[in-house]
Amino acid sequence: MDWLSDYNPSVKPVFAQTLERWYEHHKRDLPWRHTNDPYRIWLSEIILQQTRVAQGRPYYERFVAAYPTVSDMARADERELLRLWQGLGYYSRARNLHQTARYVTLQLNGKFPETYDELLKMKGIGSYTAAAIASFAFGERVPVVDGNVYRVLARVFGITEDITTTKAKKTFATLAVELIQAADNPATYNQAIMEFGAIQCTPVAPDCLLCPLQQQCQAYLTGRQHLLPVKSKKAPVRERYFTYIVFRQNGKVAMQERIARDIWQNLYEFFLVEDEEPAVPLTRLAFPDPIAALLKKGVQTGVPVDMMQLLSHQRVRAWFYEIELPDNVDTPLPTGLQWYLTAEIDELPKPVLITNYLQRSLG
DNA sequence: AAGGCGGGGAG
DNA sequence: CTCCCAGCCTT
Repeated sequence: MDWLSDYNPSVKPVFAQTLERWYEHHKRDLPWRHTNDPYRIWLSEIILQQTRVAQGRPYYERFVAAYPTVSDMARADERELLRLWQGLGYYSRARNLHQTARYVTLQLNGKFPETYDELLKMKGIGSYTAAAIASFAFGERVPVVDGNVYRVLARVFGITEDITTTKAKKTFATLAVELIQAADNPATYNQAIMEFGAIQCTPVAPDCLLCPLQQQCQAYLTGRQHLLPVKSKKAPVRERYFTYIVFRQNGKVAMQERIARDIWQNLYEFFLVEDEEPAVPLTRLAFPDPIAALLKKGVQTGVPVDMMQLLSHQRVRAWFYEIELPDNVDTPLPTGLQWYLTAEIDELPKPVLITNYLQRSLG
């Protein structure tokens, strides 16, 4: 192991109980803390993957209202589920949610897996989520290791390994298994260490002055809180340039589903041409024949709308051209593209970029 | 082992 | 601006 310095091994036996005690006094009142239903715990954990509590909470409330049980979710239409998920990002979570709900309902008689190993086999459930459900719903003594845990352990124990490496993940996982053994209650301890990371041992400006582990924390004792955990640089942001053609006729709009393994898979958008260069004029873009024909029959209304959407690893710049087709002209659409009424568009799952455009364009 | 996948809030 | 959030899947 790569330690910042020799840590005080006496912290290990008191670590878990110190956090459990801290938790009893500082825990937030969150809706998923009032249930032992593995379905609801699972739902909350999927929603909270890479997502802050404040952002995920309203989604959790809406999902529980729409699908009170796993069989309700299994019966749902996937498009409807994606529409509920709209705006939360990482949409594969929603697709996996539906797939696992169906599996549990149809193959497991509606009974959720009850152990870490069995939970791990479900689509969308990895080591973190399996540990969370196994401990919260079934009391299994398995540690959660999420972003909060990496931060808290790196600081308290002065671990300087790069947390993006496999070797470091193993280091933290091993330490986490050791620490949870001393917990009074594995579920409380897991909640406690994450809550502690979220509101006390925060990424920026941790509240070290009021920290119960202050005198045991290697990072604090050496003034290195802001340097831990060590996390190597991410890939640079990719620039992408989209030109959307918004065909309109008789109050309907032509939209299509994104099929490719790419951002926004299974969400809906307008006809799209992507280019390597920004702001390519319509006249210089290559269109398939059916689209070229439509462009010839229609008239451009207004000026192109220019919008930007920031993702974690991409910056999408999009130009929207509105083409109005005459009411009486027959307009066969190419495969995939379909006409939708405004009310129908509202029901479609869409990227925030598209929702923002519709908001601005239709009001 | 590395890359891809959203969107938003905080500093 | 930068960071990162109750991570997981695919290659």
